[in-house]
Amino acid sequence: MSKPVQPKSKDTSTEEKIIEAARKVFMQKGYAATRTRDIAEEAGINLALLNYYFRSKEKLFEQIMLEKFRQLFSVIFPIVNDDALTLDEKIEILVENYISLLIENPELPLFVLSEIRVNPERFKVRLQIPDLLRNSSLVRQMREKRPDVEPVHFITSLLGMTLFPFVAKPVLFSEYPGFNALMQERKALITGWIKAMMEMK
Amino acid sequence: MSKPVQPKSKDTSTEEKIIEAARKVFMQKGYAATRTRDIAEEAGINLALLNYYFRSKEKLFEQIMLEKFRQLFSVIFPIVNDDALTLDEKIEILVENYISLLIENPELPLFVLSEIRVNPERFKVRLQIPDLLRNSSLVRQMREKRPDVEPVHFITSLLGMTLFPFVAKPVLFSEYPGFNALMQERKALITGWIKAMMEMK
DNA sequence: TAAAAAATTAATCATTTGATTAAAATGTTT
DNA sequence: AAACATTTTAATCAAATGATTAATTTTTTA
Repeated sequence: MSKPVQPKSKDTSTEEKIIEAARKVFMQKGYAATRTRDIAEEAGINLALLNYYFRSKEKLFEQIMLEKFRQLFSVIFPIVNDDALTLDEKIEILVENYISLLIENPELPLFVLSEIRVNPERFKVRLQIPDLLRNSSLVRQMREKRPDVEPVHFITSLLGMTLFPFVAKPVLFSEYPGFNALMQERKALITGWIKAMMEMK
Repeated sequence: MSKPVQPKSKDTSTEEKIIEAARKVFMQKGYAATRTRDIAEEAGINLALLNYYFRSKEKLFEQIMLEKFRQLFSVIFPIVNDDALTLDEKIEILVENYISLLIENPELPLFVLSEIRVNPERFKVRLQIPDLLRNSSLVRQMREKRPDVEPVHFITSLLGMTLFPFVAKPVLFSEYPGFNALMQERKALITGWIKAMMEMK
C-alpha cells in the first residue's frame, strides 16, 4: 500500500527506472503526446507500477518538469547575484557555464519553453524569473555602466545569442556535424560581443 | 459527397471558419493536446463537418503548420538572396521586418519550433533552411567582409537577438506591459550591434 | 418545381488511454 | 516458518477521442 521508504537499489530502484524513462519519453514527445504506456515500456515495468509509485501521469510529469526547470535556470542565479563578481566576470562565467550545460543537454531549453507555452497557468507561480533578475546584482551593474540602455536589452541579447542556437537546433542545425565545436567557439565570441555592446555609445 | 468548389462565403465559408478555429486552437495547445472537438466547438460547427472538409486532424494540422512555417521563414529568403542589397541594408531590413512580424504574431516561432521538436521526421523534407542560407548572398557578403569568422555565428546572433525574446516570452515577459515598445526600441539596437560585431577585430 | 448534389447533423463506433482492482509474487520481521 | 508488509502483475474500467454512417436539411441544377 505505501511507498518504499528506503531505496532498494537492486541495480537501480524501480522508482528511479521509471523516472529515467519518464525523463526520456517526456523530453522527446512532450507531455501531451506521451502515453503512460510508453514510459512503462521504456522502463521495462508494468503500467500499474507507474501509478503505484507516482499516482498519476501529471504528478510524474511535474517532477520531471521541476527538475528540468531548475536545471535550466539554476545556472543563472548564483552568478547574477554574486556581488563579488565584476560585470565582465559575470558575463564570462554566465556564457561559459550556460553553453557547457547546453552542450550536455541540448533539448533542455526548448522542452521547458514548449511545455510552459502549452500550459502557462500551471507554472505561473514558480516563475518569478523576471523579478529575480530585476533585483539582481547584474542588473544593477549594467544600469550603472549604461544608464541609457535598459538592462533587459543586454540580458536578452546575451541569453538570445547563447540559448537560441539550441532552441533552433531542430530547424537550423538538425544535422550539423560540428555543432558542439561551433558552440565552444561561440563562448569567446559572445563574451567579446556583449562586452563591446556595453561599451558602444 | 465532394467538397465545395466555389467558395460560398456566406459571411465566411465553413471551410474558412474551421481553418480559423484550427489556427487558434492548434497555436494555443499544440497538435497533441488539441482535440478535434475543441476546433469544432470554436468554429461553431458539427464535429463531422471537420472530417467532411479536411479528412482528418492530421491533414488539417498540416495545412496550418505549413502556413505558419512559411510565415516564419518567408521573411528571410527574399532579403538574404537579394543581390541588390548591401550587407548593412540586409541586416537593417531583416531586423525591421522580423520584429514587425513577431510583434503581430508573437507565438509564431515557439509554436513552429515546438511542433518540429516533437515531430522532427515529419518536417525533415521541407527543411532545407540551412542549405538555403549557406548559399545565400548574405553569407557570401559576410564571408567577404569577415573571412575569419564563420558567417553562421553572425546569423545565429542576429536571429537569436531578434527571435529569442519572443520565444522566451512565456517565461521572461509573460506580463511585461511595455513588451512591444521594448521590441520596437530593440530594432535599432540590434542593427547597430550586429554591424559593430562585424567590424570588431 | 422536381430532381440531384452538397452541406450539415445526431448518433454511434472502435481505439486509445489514464487509472484501478484484486490477486500473485517477493521481501521482511518475529 | 508463519505472519505481515511491500512490490509486481494481469485484467479490466470508464472516459476521451478521432472518425464514420445514415439520415436530414439546404442549395443548385435542369
